[in-house]
Amino acid sequence: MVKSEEVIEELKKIVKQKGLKYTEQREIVLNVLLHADDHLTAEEIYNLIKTKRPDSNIGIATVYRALGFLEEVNLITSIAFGADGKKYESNTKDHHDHLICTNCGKIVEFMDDEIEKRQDRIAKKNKFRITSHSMQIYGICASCQ
Amino acid sequence: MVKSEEVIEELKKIVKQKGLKYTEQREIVLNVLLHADDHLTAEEIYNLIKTKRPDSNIGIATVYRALGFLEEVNLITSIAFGADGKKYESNTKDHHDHLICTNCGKIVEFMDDEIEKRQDRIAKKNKFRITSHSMQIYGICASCQ
DNA sequence: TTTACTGCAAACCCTTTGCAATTCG
DNA sequence: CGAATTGCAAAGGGTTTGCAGTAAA
Repeated sequence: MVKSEEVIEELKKIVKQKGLKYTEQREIVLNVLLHADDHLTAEEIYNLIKTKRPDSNIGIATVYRALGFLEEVNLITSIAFGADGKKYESNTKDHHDHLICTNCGKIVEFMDDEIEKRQDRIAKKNKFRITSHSMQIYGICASCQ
Repeated sequence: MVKSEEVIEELKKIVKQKGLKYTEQREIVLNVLLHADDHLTAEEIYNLIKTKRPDSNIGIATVYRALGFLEEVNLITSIAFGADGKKYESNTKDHHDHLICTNCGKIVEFMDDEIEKRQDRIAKKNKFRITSHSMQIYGICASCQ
């Protein structure tokens, strides 16, 4: 687990390196995800910002643009499932996959070394240069059964 | 691999059992997927029907409704990735996961027993009643490297 | 000063819905 | 006949874009 400040620093570095501008809005969006212990949609992030920072007059379009940018530079990742559209999380956590309750939407993270190894092997066998993977197990969680 | 006619028969059975009506449109949509060797979006299916069956005056809404129905009764499945929205395939093939080329969009199917077993175990450990899973490995295929 | 970035609103795409007409049972 | 299904067009939801104004370098 990486510290929030370090990630913010990294954002500053990336922005500078690309000759872009550092703005409060991008920082706020990243910060929300750094402190969320859940996967959030663009709209949820927007609403959170509206609530927690009523002074910052951010627009939903800016949230989308920031999310796109942050995902592009790999500071955050997204998964898409169901009808909720994309859900984002910060990319500072260790790699993991997702168990998703199709009833209440709850997401549990997990990680299995053997599965990871086998994925690499499968990609190699098919002559794919693997860049990432995404694995979701869908089911009904204990409290929804 | 199951024969197309058998699946069509199954559709007839399901429809009758549910007290619904058997329509040519649902059959056409299912048939397109049974003969596709690729994963298709709703719009691709719609366009295919328009081309191959110019006489059938089907509407895009009907395609969506048919796809929803067919997925509900488990004759087809869908995966969502990238910006293309849901892609459908018939459910008569044996279970498999997907290797996806992020450059050309090519999809390679694979299956690994050990991964399947481990998924079941992980779900059990987290007290999830597993209903399905979806696993995609993203990378660059041989011909795109 | 220059250029990227922003907020707003309109546009956009894909999907769903309301409805009158149609078809199946 | 009665109910499910259809095609059409309009509505919907989520996301993107054009633009004039704003703010970072």
